[in-house]
Amino acid sequence: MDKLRLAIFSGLFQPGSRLIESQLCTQLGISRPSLREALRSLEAERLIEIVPNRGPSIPALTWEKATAIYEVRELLEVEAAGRCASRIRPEQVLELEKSLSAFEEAASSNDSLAQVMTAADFYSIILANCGNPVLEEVHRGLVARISFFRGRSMSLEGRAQSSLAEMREIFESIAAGDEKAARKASKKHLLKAKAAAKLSMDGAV
Amino acid sequence: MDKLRLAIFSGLFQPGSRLIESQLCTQLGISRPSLREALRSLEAERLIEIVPNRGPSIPALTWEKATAIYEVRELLEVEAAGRCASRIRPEQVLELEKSLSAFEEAASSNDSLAQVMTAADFYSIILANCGNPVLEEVHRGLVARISFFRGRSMSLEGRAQSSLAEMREIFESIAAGDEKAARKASKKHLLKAKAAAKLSMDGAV
DNA sequence: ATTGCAAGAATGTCAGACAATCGGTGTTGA
DNA sequence: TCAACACCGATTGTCTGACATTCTTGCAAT
Repeated sequence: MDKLRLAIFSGLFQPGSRLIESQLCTQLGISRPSLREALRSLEAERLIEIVPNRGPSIPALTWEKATAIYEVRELLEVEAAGRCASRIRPEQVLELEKSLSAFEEAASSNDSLAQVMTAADFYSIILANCGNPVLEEVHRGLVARISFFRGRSMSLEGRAQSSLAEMREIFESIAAGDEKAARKASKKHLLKAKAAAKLSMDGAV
Repeated sequence: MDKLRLAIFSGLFQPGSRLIESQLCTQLGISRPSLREALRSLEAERLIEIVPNRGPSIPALTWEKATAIYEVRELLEVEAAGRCASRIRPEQVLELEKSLSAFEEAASSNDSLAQVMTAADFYSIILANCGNPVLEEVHRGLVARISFFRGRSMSLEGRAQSSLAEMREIFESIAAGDEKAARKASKKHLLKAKAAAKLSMDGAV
């Protein structure tokens, strides 16, 4: 399942393309029952679609659907940032700071994969410290579904740098324990991230 | 899968109890591979837990975890009520009204199952008309995970009646297109529902 | 009473098979 | 020539049966 998930994240499969069970079996070196279990899990996570008698396929993510995901993500992430700010502790500030400098380093490079990874790390620290594991869990599921966009929008000219500035603002607010500012900064960041995703999508069509 | 889901919803399995694959197979009249696919789906929905080499079991829902779910649910449901209010159309008002009177009828009976069902119907209309399918989908997943409580809290003395009053308030706000009032009413309703769930849980231990 | 071990139970995984269904292809008829 | 239809390959849905691995439980020995 992890191999499949990774393959989907890295964009190995074309959106809309069908996944042939027998092919995947030989590629992964596992049997069909095992594969189908994994596919059912991924289906429940909405990473793939399974239509009866047609089998699994990578769902084509329309911008409309992506917008819906971004909206819910905003709801959750803003809440998490706010909660995190109001319950932050020194060691977590350090952790966030460390993660932020990791992203800073990545942002100055051209390795968009490293950028996405380190940025995701930054968010996950916030989500992990918001005090609500369900919030974290649902958020992770949503982000996974739009992972398709993340690499591409991060590749946009200057996106990594402005992302860094926005994330620093979030960090400052949280470190200061300012819940309201954290919410605001988080909201702003998401708005820009969404706009960047839209740009990257329009540019690619 | 649907049969299993229904069985879980109706509380057929004791929380914490293990589900033996071979038993379920004979009970459901299906083979192990098919059953395991279904179990993987339910695991991804967090309706069951599968620990390696120990197999599937019904997760014991602590109040702490339930609180986390209720908090996220509030976030989503309040948002949905607000959105629904600001984009409501006459035919949906009718639909809501019809659903509300169905609940009214159930509330005056002693059939707590019918109460839960009709109430769920009312919410799902709101969620379906909030304009964001992802919001609806995530919400449904969360509600499923606390279905355990819903029947019991609805059985509390007078809970159905006060629930009816709160739902009517939500309905009025939405029908009036008053987004702010809808959010407020929805929040209030959830707060009370949560308190009732807590009561029913404490009373049962 | 505690520890170690062995038998049983349950899971994880596989191979192989077969029916049901879908999609495309070739044929037939208007 | 084009459309409707029948056919066939490909693929999925499902089953049976099997076997290794791991966990649990009961028993025996210290």
